[in-house]
Amino acid sequence: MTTTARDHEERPRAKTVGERQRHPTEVRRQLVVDAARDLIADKGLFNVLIRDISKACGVSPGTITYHFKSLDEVLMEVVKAETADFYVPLQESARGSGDPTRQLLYFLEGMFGSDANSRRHWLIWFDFWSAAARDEAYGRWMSEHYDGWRSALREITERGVSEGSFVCDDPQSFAIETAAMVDGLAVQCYARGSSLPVETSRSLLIAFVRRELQIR
Amino acid sequence: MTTTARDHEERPRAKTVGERQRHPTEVRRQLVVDAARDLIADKGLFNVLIRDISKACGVSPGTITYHFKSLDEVLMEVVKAETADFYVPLQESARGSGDPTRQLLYFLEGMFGSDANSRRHWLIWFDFWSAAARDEAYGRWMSEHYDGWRSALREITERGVSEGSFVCDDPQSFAIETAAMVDGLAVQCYARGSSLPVETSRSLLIAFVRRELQIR
Amino acid sequence: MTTTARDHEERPRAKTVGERQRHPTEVRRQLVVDAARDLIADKGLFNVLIRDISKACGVSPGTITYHFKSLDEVLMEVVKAETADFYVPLQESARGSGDPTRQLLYFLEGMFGSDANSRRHWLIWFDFWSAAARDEAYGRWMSEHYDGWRSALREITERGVSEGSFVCDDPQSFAIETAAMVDGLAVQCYARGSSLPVETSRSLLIAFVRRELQIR
Amino acid sequence: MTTTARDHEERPRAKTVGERQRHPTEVRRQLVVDAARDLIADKGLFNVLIRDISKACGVSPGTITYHFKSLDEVLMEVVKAETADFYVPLQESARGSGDPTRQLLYFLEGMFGSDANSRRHWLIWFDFWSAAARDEAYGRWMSEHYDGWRSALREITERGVSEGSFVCDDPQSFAIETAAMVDGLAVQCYARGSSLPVETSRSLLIAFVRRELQIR
DNA sequence: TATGAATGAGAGTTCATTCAT
DNA sequence: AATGAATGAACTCTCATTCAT
Repeated sequence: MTTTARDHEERPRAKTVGERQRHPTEVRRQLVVDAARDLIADKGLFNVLIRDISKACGVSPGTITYHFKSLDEVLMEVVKAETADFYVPLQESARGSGDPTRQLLYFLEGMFGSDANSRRHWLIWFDFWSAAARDEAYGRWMSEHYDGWRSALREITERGVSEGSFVCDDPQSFAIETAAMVDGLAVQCYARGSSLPVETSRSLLIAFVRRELQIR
Repeated sequence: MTTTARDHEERPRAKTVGERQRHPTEVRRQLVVDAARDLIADKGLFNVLIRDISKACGVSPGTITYHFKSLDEVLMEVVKAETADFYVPLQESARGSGDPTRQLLYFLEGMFGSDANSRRHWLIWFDFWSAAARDEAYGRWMSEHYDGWRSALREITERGVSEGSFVCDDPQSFAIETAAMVDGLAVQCYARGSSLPVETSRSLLIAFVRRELQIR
Repeated sequence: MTTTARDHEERPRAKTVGERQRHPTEVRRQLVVDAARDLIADKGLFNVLIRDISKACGVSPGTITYHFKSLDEVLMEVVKAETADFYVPLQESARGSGDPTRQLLYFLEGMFGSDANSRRHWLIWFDFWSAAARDEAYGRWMSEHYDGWRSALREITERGVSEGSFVCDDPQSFAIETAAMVDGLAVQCYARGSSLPVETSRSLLIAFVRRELQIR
Repeated sequence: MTTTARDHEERPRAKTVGERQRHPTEVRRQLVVDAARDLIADKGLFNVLIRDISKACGVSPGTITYHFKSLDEVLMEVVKAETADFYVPLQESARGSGDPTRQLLYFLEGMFGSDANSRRHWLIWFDFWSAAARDEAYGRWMSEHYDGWRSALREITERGVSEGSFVCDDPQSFAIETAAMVDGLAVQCYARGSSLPVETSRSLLIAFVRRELQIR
């Protein structure tokens, strides 16, 4: 009799009563995006509700729309954050001066982790492909991302060739193929109930790169 | 040609007005699935409404739910139909007796068409990955599909090796990598606003296979 | 893939194929009403679907509406049939010449059976009260029924008094009270999960009547 | 007084236009239940729509489902409120110390009012019997209610006996019979188009109780 | 007489968004 | 900055009824 529809599912996470935290917009936005990231990996980019996010943050729904124009804006921010976290390290390596073999292989291996982080990344990524196929904004962002990602692969390859670590006639094609191999292997090993172990994908990817670049 | 405002409304496909077409369930289901296929490619697997489908078929919404348990059932049938249409040809070639080189390359080239059909296939496929990542039913279906698809690639490869057309130490790994290459290249070239032409993807795929199998 | 929404729940009862029985309207109506009776007891007067009834009869939904103006007509017929079956015996006894004590007590005991029939009767009856409270047609029918039922009780009482079996100053009031006692006890013992046994209700009713009519 | 066609439309209860009334959940729930009570008496427990209720409250449909899990929850709350309002007074009298004769007769007379309140009560009650016959939740609630109601009758009777106001061998049976007489008489006098006046029912009930308890 | 595909109004419910507090 | 009650359009799904066969 004293239950209401509103607390139907889960009660708001217990918290010291009255601890109505206030934060400047940039801080609050960051907290929201972080909370939303796990939710999206869990439920899918377009199955996340404002209420889910607000609950996960321990704030009210109004707080989300106070700091973001709309739910879509939150979602897009999550995709951008996810992209940056994952690919920026390679971009930096590409322009850096470390050992290209070590840097390239280390980066690629890192994409096929068995941890929750890697899994989260790929689940968000699958949604991203789906969104980018039809939505103008996601499409544009994805296009830019892939251009940057292929450039980074091409640049590190060219550096490896010029330093004598790699053998490669066509670094641009190698970049496209490697990006494809990464994504394609992820599809096969991160799917729900996949019969392909993540470790196998990782090994195949590394073997492919070594073969193509003739790394001894 | 005079148009009125009402002409701008979508309406059922032309047909003698009031002619209430009757079909046995299996026929009607097929018509619905066919209509839904184009819609899904256009709007996304989970952005299609029952009303969209019913309009595209020229029937009432009730007709859809009369023949299908739910919208989800329609969607799943579309994915199954799309899978069958695309991959069955290869399964058959794999067990057939034709020239494996010709069959394999012909099949793979066919996956990267510039036509609406190929584009439709891949757009549905991107949604499928996303759905399979979280939904039990889609996940199971996808898992089965990939097992079959890798088997077909492995079998045709083994046949090519035994007939002396291909050179390959590890047909199973080749199958996994090729499936990955196909999917990964599709991601890059079929995205909205992609800077990678479909033709380039096709060439890279064929070059990859020729290189790996040492086809002259 | 070959299942349709339509056979979602249960397949039509197996029957020799092509045994498309044809019946004159009166026969078919009777078959439909009989089948609907059990369903109504089970699911409630206003929770029965045409499809439920048609399935229970082994005919198609169209057959129901071919023989009845509407679902409501079927429902009303069931209530009428149920009434007749239960109360006509008393009406006949009332006007007959048998022993009034035996006839009255026998009849009243019969209303509190532990069998499915009695239970079915009362469940339909509870719905009937609910329907009669607001619906014109049910209200009229119920009013007529109760007039008849009270008359029968009064008449058999008067006959018993004149024959010296009963003592009663006001047979009309006794009739009203007895009808009330019957209905009220049924409410308490036929409810789902009732803590009052049917047998207790029956005994209390009989004791009440014996007391009131000073039956030895 | 000039009326326009639009005036015939039902609309939210008069209130400063646009004044979006805000209430804490418990207050709003109470307002909703109160409004639903009259509607249910009018249209029947299972013929009330969310939209009806929201209109009667002057709120939007979403407000109902914001504060209640479902329509069913509203309905159940109405039944509970109706029960409490009607029977709690007797429960209190039973445990109290007033004159049992006066308290019992006063309470029983109160159940057979000619006012809208009594009528509303019984109409809801008829629906309740029907619902309780098949629905688990209603059945359980009804069972508890009748246990309490019989206990109250038995207790007040026992108190009357011990104080010398009543004569009764078997207060438990008297309680069952009285509850039955109340319900059964209500069926006959509150039905639509009944030929039994409410006053007659009331007199018969009081006469029955006086007779049974030998109240002088 | 019987069928069952087709209809379409209308139901409960969901949920991003608004905005008074 | 934060709240959370209120909104209302839009969704899927139900189902009595119709009617061509």
